[in-house]
Amino acid sequence: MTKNSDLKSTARSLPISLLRARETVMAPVRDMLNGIHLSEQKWRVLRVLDELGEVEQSIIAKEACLLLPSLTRILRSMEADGQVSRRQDSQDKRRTLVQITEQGRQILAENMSTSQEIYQKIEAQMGREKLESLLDLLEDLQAVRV
Amino acid sequence: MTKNSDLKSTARSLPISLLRARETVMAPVRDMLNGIHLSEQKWRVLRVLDELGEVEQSIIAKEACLLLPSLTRILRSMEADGQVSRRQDSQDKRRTLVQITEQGRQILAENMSTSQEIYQKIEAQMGREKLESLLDLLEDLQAVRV
DNA sequence: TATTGTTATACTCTATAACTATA
DNA sequence: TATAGTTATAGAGTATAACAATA
Repeated sequence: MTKNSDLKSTARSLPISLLRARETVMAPVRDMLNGIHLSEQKWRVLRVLDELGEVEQSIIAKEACLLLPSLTRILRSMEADGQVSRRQDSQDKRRTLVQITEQGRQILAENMSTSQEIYQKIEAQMGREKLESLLDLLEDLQAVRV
Repeated sequence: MTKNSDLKSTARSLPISLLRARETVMAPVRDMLNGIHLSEQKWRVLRVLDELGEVEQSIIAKEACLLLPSLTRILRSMEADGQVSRRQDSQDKRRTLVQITEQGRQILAENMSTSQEIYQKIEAQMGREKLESLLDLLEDLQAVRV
């Protein structure tokens, strides 16, 4: 008797496997973020802005995997908390340009070492080469046109 | 002038990279699920139950990356829709045993081909070997103790 | 007409604590 | 005392559509 529907095992399902792997990594990251009362989403926005400099919201939404309506609310809150600043684009007045503030950068700086420790703990167990391969393959997967 | 806080680029951040990769894969999966009015979470529950047979809720929660309070609500809805059935464990009456119904299996069967097409489209672009490596590495990462 | 971003709304999930029943 | 699961609750994100301003 077949127990299941002959689907690929969940361990070989990309969506499920990516989620489980992410949950493993996020567990300690969440502990860190809880300690500074910052949501995962806001952390991603800070990371993206730190990397890209001043950018419009659509770019942030894409890079941080957030929908624009969610981002609108998140940025309003982050602006009120002084972590980002916003200004209208003078060339195209539909656009809002957003950048990280010194205070936002400070949050990243203060948590960089914890963040690195988590990464190194994973690297120590998986091996540097495997972890680099994984990151390469994840970049490849992101580039796929589905 | 340094633009950023000297953090690893977001493309080399495991949490962000795993999320972006997952969003890429989930885009067409979400289209599929929207078509049958099933949430991602319910889909994962069906996949897990199909694979594991009759199991208690804590196991489902762990395998499908859901918290027990979320799962309680989700299973209540799925039971009402006839996709899963529940019964009390006769040995340990604290436990509830859950299994997928024929109707639940039918949902998986009806969407197996779409699911496979998505996978094959990714495989065609990444290459079988790379995709297999990625799944192997994701399993390794899940096993890390953080 | 198309695009950027906001607002509105309904729904769902998350997270935590308190609780019940059972072990 | 500890565990499995439920309930309650607050908060936040998701998703869609409708809208305003601008191009």
